[in-house]
Amino acid sequence: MIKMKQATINDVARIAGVSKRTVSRVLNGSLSVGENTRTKIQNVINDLKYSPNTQARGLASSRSYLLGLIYDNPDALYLDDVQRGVLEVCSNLGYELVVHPCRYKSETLVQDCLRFISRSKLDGIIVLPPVSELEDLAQALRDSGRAYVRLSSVALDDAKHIVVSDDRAASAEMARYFAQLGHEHIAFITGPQAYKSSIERMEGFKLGLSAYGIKLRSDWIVEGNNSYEKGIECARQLLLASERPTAIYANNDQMAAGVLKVAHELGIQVPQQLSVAGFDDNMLASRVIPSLTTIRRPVRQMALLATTKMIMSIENNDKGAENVAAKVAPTLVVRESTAKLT
Amino acid sequence: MIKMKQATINDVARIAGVSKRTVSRVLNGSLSVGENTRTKIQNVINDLKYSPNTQARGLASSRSYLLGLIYDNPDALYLDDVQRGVLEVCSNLGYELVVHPCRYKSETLVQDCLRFISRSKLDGIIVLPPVSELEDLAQALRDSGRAYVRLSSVALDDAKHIVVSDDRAASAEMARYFAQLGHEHIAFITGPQAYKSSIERMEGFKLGLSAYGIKLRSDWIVEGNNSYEKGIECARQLLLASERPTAIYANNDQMAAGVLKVAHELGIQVPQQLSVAGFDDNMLASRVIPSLTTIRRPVRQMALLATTKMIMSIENNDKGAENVAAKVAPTLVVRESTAKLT
DNA sequence: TTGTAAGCGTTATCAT
DNA sequence: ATGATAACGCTTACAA
Repeated sequence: MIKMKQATINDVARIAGVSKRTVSRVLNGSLSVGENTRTKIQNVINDLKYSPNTQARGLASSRSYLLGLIYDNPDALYLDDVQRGVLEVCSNLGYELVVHPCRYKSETLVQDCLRFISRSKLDGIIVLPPVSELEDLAQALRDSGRAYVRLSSVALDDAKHIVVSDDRAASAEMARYFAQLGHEHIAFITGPQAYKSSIERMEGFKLGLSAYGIKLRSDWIVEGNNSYEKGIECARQLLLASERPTAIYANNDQMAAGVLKVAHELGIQVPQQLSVAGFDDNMLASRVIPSLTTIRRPVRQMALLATTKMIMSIENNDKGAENVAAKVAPTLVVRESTAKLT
Repeated sequence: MIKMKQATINDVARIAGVSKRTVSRVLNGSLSVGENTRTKIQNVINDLKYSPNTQARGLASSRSYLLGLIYDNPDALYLDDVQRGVLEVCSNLGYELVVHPCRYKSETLVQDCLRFISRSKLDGIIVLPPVSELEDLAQALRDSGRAYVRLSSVALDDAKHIVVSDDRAASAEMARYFAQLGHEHIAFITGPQAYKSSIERMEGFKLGLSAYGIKLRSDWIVEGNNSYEKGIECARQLLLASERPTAIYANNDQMAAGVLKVAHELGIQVPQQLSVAGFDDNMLASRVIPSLTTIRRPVRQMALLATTKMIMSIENNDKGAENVAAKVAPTLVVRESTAKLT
């Protein structure tokens, strides 16, 4: 195997008998190139299998063709969905994706992210919740002058900088569903109160129930943290009390799985004696026994929208980005863990 | 907010009153710089918050400080573990991670990957199974002249290019465990036969059993594909037959979860009437009811080793990489889904 | 130990 | 419509 040096723009120019400036024009789709010259150059490019050097290009144009993904997400399934979604859009357009896990609670989060961004000279940054909810990060992003898009459950930013999933409406739908099953004694296990998504899901649920004249008892609202273990803890608290709810809605599938575990321990039949529902539609949701009724988040779609939006910002100098849809609707998925009250 | 231009090496040189060549020496840790000059320069660097432009650096030295991760892994949990492991090592050393999902079965896989690599000018590439098992990709990687490390269950390559997990030994341990529980009627649901990991796990299991004089009946070896759905299908086949095994070992946790589902459908008690075990120690394994006995893969550790190995290859011109450990041992995790035969 | 000067492969400026 | 030529910010021979 002979190691060939990659062809450069100079090779193309020389062989095509033009200047490199003209080749550069073709590369960047300039209109002011003659039809003949263009095809001639294009042929040479194909023959040589020439492909521009991104580093040189970046150095000259102060662009990197690199997008960054910042997150601190315990849910790996969500992350994988996002990554595939982003790459589906960006890799065809010549961008690559650099990932950057971080710690939501870290003192140095903003600093870390800025270092990451400036070191890699990222053209744009996508931020996943809950990191996306941090206003000081968002401000730093704005100050950096780079394109960015946040995924969230709340419209925290201009349409060009955000894609939101309407968790509130989805939770309200779950409430309606519970009410229609005849449940009135309903408990809710919240997510961390610092996360917007937790608030949205709770408020939506309350709202939905109130349409049916049902009010969540305050002692049946317990604060979880989206982890399986905490779900178990909260479920114990709810199911060992003197009076038991007939239905429990958990802020995510992990905690709902915890509820199932406790119900099983205590010999409480799901869904006959207790209905349980979660949020996310994790892999977990369909695997557990009984399978979980839950809310499916259109994660992939959010990633596609965010990426499209961002690339528009980058390439059209912020024009058009606000026209890409900024809102998606999660949907109810009914499985085995919920049933009519008998 | 005033937009400041980033300081360059020229700024540092000018202010420190030296040539840029000397600053460059300090940046790259050259030994031949006077102590005074060094501290003087270092101070200016700190004052200016100067950080070298990776693109310019790369253009001049034909390095990118970018590592690539190539995979086609249905298990998102595994992926997240790997990513965090890789980044833990590389981000301190100034490298970033670019991810590249791909399709194992794609005709154009090698071509896709090469395009990815040369476009991003990656300094090194980590390849996850099962993509890592493709010899034509490995050959292309070698030809590319770039550093690469493969993760696998088999020593497919030189020590400097691979980190293997000894799935065979782990499966043998599971076999021993089954035998010690008194099981003799044991079934095995394999992974895709095209994957090395499937073969290793099966051979190890057979080997372990044979030490106890137990042989796997051929009709109790059924071929799965590592998916939950296929696990269900295989479990049906095994559990609806006239004669039933007392224990089932599945090639991964997803399929083991499928077995649990079917057992539940058929009213077969696990572990009283049937022992079930998986492989991976997924999140799933601890969430299902009963929780799964399984094999835990030291994924994070593999990622750390692979990254260390690769950066050694890159920075020391292949010296030392072979001295980083190339093998890790998965371990048995006993939970609720297995029990003594009664 | 330090400095000079020539690249690295693009894009951008300004002519023509 | 096309082309010289100068950036871009760094590394690396080669000198001194």
